[in-house]
Amino acid sequence: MPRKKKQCPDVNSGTEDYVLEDQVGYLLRTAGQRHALLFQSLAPAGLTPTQFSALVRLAQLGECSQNELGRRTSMDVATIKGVVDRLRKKGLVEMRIDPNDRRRAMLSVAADSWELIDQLHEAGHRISASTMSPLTATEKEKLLYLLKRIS
Amino acid sequence: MPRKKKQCPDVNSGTEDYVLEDQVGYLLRTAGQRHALLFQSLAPAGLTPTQFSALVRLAQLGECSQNELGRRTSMDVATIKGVVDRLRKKGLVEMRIDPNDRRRAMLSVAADSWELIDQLHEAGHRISASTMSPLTATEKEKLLYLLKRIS
DNA sequence: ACGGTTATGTTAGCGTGCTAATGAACTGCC
DNA sequence: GGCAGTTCATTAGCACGCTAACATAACCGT
Repeated sequence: MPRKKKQCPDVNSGTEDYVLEDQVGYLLRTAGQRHALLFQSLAPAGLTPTQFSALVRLAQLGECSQNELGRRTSMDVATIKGVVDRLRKKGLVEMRIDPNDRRRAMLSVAADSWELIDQLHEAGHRISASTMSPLTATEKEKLLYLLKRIS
Repeated sequence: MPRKKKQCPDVNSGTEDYVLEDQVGYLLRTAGQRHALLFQSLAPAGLTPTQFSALVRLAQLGECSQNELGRRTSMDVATIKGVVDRLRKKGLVEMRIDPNDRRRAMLSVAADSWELIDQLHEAGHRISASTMSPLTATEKEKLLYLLKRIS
């Protein structure tokens, strides 16, 4: 027999009726919204969070293919394409065809954009800090730890 | 004088170079991705997370305007419109004009869809459970608590 | 009663994020 | 050498999520 409809909200064992704002998915979304807002006001060059991630990762890797950059930033092939396109349009990323594999689009940070990378790192720290500003140092650690576990 | 470029990665005081996968924003995104995947495989009626939220909330409220439903589910006026449109197209939500305020579109769960709501609550619990399955009970509590604080 | 403010909903436009289908290029195995 | 399978990139289509601009309707103070 399937679960009964609630008769009296409190009697219902531990099943306590569904409260939307207590669900991980909902909270991940709302926390993400707040973070996006902070990001927008603190990120240099009008970079979006994903553009930021892609650029920082590319700077770290030096040079890599579009698909690999996607994998290293948890982005879909279709998503990373759009992100890279916009970064190229802004002149922050350059592309050349890999002579050893003519399918591959090798990407790199534009020569005159390395200066921006340092700013990104600093801005990134500020953004993370303000996103987690309601928390104590221990709580920040704990949050990152828990998020990694469910990622 | 601005911060120096790193010379030796370890000497650099506490500033420890920017590690993308240790940033809240990045982790919120990747955790959200994993959750979305689980959601997709466990949600009834092909509902997306936002459609799910809107429908559950509407069921809870009984009847309310589109804008209010948006506010109560942390969705933009533009976003909630699209979500409601799709729920209406699926026949799960009905709309009527408020006779007392001809701007307002009063929404309600379609009469024959109340059966679905119970399924949604159960599915919701399963989805939250599997998203947080890597965590212990205490950790789950803690994660929800911390996410609420930064939302 | 009127004129400014505020609230509701719509639209257009941009940027993620996914699936699925396609074509082109490489790799391996026989 | 050649075929099969894999990998890389692109495209189309759908669904959020935001801003900005707009039109309509209600409200409020004078």
